[in-house]
Amino acid sequence: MGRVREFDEEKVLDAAMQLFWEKGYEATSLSDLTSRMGIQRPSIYSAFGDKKELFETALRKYTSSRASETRTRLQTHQSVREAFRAFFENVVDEEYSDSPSRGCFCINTMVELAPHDEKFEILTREHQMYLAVIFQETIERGIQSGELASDTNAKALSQALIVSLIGLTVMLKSRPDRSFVNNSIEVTLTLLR
Amino acid sequence: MGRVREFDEEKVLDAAMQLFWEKGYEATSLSDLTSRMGIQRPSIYSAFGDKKELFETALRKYTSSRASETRTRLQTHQSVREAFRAFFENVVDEEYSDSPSRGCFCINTMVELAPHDEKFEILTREHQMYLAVIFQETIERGIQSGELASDTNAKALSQALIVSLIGLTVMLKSRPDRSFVNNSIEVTLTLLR
DNA sequence: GTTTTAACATACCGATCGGTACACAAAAAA
DNA sequence: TTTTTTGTGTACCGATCGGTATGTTAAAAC
Repeated sequence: MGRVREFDEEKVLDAAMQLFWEKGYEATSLSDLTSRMGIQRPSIYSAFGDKKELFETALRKYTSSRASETRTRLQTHQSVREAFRAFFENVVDEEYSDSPSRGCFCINTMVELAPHDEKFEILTREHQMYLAVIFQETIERGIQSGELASDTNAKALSQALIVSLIGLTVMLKSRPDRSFVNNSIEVTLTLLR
Repeated sequence: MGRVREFDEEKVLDAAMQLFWEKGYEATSLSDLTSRMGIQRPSIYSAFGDKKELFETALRKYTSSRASETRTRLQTHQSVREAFRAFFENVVDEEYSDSPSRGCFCINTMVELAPHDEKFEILTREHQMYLAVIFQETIERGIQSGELASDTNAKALSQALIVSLIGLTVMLKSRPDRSFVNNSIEVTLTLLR
């Protein structure tokens, strides 16, 4: 053993995640990273590899925490309809209070990197698929409880809701009127019958 | 008057549009632009200003042609339901045949630039609002003809469809199964009742 | 034909990019 | 205490970035 690390690997990774989330891959420079992470370049490279590897590690950290947060949020409501309403409205509130609006790190990456890098095409697709499964389980719970019609196609419905969630998240980046956003959520939630 | 331009301004602007559409703002370099547009740097600067101005001009060209194309597509079907189905399915087909999938230039810009540049926040928002109006007019046509229920909230519904369209376009960048995409479209179109 | 005007191509600018060589500092191993 | 190992900070690498100065060429104006 030699000298011990002076920085907390989780903390500096989190700082990198915040930065990539906010600015994307290309627009984030190594200088941005060193100042935000509070460590020097060689420390980044020895701990996380090059810029792309660091980005991937940060994104994986994001998706895994985002997935478990999503599961938790949807479980904290008895009513499935209320659960989805609260979930969507929370997305809106966060986006309006964030300035600049960061949106979803995974969605940002789908747009910026997925079309040109198969690794991120797969990573982002699998995250969305995973979220769809969480949605589906929630819908199935609603069917079980009798809140939703028994002939509901849980899988197809969950996929449509994921698509709407993505669209909502992206749309919010242009800061549309609240009424636009509220209308779309209201209409979309009528799918839960 | 001095020497006349040797290049077609519309053609080279179109080339720039294709490139920005495919790679985004940051990832497109001036060298990429000169080689794709077939003209030298000073010609770009004299004809279109700096990189950001050229990008904005290219995006405006895109949104205006995209809007009129959308209106045309929705008008070519008697049935409003069929019009929207064909419209959504066309988006899917184009995305799957494009490699890499370019998605929508305006949506790409919403994600990359809108959060950090008010000019593009406004420009992209207004394009989406304009598309929403086109959707709304189409829905109102369906109400008039009796195809859609008379108590349909055309505005709210059009906004929800825009959100789904954005979500679909973004989701396609991760190349999900056709079944995922078909399911979401099928469910979303049940909103047209 | 001469002058004037503007587009052309080349070659270059300083700044910044991602990435690393190297010397020094610190802590474990001997 | 000495040796070995590994992290840290500095200073630098070549490449590329967006943008421009400059000299040349071509066409309109006279």
